[in-house]
Amino acid sequence: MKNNKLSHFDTNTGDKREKILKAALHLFTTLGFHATPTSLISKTAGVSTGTLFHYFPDKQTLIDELYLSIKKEMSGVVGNEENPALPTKAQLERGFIRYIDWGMANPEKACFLSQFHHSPNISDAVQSRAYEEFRWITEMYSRAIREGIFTDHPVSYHMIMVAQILSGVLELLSLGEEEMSADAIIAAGMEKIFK
Amino acid sequence: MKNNKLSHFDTNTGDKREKILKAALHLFTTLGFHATPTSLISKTAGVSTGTLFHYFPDKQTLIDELYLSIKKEMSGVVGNEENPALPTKAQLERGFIRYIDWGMANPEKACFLSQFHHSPNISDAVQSRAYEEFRWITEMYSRAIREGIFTDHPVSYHMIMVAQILSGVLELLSLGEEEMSADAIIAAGMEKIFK
Amino acid sequence: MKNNKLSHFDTNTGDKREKILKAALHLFTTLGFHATPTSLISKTAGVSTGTLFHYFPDKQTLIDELYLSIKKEMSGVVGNEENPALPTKAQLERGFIRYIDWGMANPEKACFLSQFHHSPNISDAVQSRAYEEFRWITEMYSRAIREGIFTDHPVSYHMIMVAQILSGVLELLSLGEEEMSADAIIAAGMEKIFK
Amino acid sequence: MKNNKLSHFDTNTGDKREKILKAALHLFTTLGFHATPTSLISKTAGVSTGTLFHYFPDKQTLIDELYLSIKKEMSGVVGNEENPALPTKAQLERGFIRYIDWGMANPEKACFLSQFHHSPNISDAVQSRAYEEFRWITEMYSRAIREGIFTDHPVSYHMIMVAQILSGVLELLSLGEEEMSADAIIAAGMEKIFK
DNA sequence: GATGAATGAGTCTTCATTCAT
DNA sequence: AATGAATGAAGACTCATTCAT
Repeated sequence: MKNNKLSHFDTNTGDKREKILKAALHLFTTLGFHATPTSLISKTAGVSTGTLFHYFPDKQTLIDELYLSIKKEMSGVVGNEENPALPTKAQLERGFIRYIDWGMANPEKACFLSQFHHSPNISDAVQSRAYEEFRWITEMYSRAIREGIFTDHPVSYHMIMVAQILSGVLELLSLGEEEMSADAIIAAGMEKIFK
Repeated sequence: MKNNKLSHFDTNTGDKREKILKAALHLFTTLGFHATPTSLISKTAGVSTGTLFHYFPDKQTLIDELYLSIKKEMSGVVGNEENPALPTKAQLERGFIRYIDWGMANPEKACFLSQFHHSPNISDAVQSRAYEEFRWITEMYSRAIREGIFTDHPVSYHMIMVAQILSGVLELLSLGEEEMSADAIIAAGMEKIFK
Repeated sequence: MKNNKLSHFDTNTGDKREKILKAALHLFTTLGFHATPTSLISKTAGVSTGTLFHYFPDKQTLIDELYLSIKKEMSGVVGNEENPALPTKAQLERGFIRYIDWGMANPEKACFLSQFHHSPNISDAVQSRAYEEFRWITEMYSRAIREGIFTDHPVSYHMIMVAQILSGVLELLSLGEEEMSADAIIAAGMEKIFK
Repeated sequence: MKNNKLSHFDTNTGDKREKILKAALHLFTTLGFHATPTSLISKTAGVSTGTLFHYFPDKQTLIDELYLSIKKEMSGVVGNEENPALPTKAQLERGFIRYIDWGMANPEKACFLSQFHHSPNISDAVQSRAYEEFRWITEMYSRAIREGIFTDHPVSYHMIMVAQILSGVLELLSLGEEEMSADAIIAAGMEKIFK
């Protein structure tokens, strides 16, 4: 990495590896995994075909690493509660909002995650590693159920329903529905989640 | 056409075409569109490669026709209200139940629809034809909003949220969650939808 | 053949075999042999794929028979001198004119012959049978040379040159060259041949 | 590009591309365009199937580039008059001779040109680009007509007739006609051209 | 005779991956 | 590290031909 020295033209900031991941994110999201040739990824990234395979042993590893890195990023943003003293409901709400904000700020990443969630394109090993990244949510939801903030149903019920509703909120927000403000959409989503 | 004589059991009329569609449904759902070779489809269907292309000019048309036929089937089942005198809420509820029943009885079809809903693998023309098949829902939801059965939000909000929640219900049911009976899952889903 | 009875609509005059040959002539000329699927021939002819193979055992035989029949037709027209008492030169001239007239009246056939003359698409057996059809020309040219009507060169020289010049005449005529009347073109061609 | 170092014998620069063109020339001439599989071309050229498509995006482009390159080569040879002070007739004659010499030295190329001249196998765009390559001939022929070297007929008449006669000369020469020496054939051809 | 559904070998082309430079 | 020419297995699709009706 030569980023500490001033390069003549700062074209290689973040480096080829990052460029490849970025191009892959865009293309996988737009075209799908199998419909995206590695040659197109390298071309879009502005590197040679050889370079792609220098950083990633194969296409599968590329999407796996991309998936895992985005999941981690998302988990980090959502779970990053600065005020752990807050009551459970507020923590949940703030977490959901952070997720929505992140999703609006990173639409391709959000789209990528929902597209490749449960997809056979991600290897099983990575799927479960990604799942572990979210174990903390299980605990938080259990508490919410015990405290009566969530209805008295199994955790898995809430896991799925919350995910579905938040995903619907993101879809509505990105649709740019004119008859409903972003705040109204988010508020309505929150209401659907609790109760 | 060989239909002029009464065959004892009309098992093999349009046989191969159906077999191809069935095999394609299974494979597209399991592996994805691009990851499914046409050769595997014809092999699974027990026909030759040529036969597949005799019935469908190309792979794209195959998935398009598959998508449209399933959408139509689903729309037919869901919208088939025998008692139009029923109040709006009951009609909606019964429609949702019919959808869930259909989804449980045809898990691959349900899975296929959710996977290829908004997918670039379905041609735009077919997507919009499929959309038209569901225009009657728009009208029904408008009435529900006017009658106060749905919250006072735009139709598109309810379209998306209902779809997300029903999809969550189906996911839960197919998960075989032991701590929650099918009836309980459905009841909880209905509650989330109305208010 | 049911042509003797009045058919309700005289659509089947000349019969399917003829229709197939006609369609094949047009398509082979326009697209070439290998670029013309038999399915397109039968479709153009308005018959089923099976029917084509009922009349011609395979595609090769189809083009072979087409080639031979056209060669024979052309030979028949060109060699059909009603007045054998005419001097050699007049006979030659009248033969060339008959060839040109036939070529103008049957442009596709003329085009077909020049395209598949020496082409590997015609089987060797048929090529030589077609060649025999024109042995009479060899004799006529020999006489012309002896009589000093043709320059004193081998027969093969005149065979090739006459063919080339007549082919050029046909090309010019079909081009519809405005600066030169059909008669002038033919006259110029004749002059090039003799002398 | 690996040309920076001096290789001892520069035999393999652009090697594969040339080998592919050479194999294609031979096979297209012998078998025809559609009857020549790309797999056979690459096999004959001693490269992999992928390599062919690395240099030529598709089969059509391959034949187009082949056609254009041969036309250009031929035009370059024929039009390369070192002594522009020569009278028109001598220039023409020398050009024709250069064409015949080139045709005898490159029989496959000559055969290829005559086979694919006016063939639907060459794309229209390339046909017209090739045509432009010969515009200088039009001017030369106009001068020959004005000077009375050619008969007083339109340029297109001479274009076609000269081409036909030269093509006949080439055919005779390659036939190896025993009764007529090469010089005699050429002399007779020249006489036919200049009235 | 006539039909057209069915076949599968063969064709063009793509693309993940390697490797010499 | 970086390049991109080279590879060949695999995929979508075509088409001459057959055969049961």
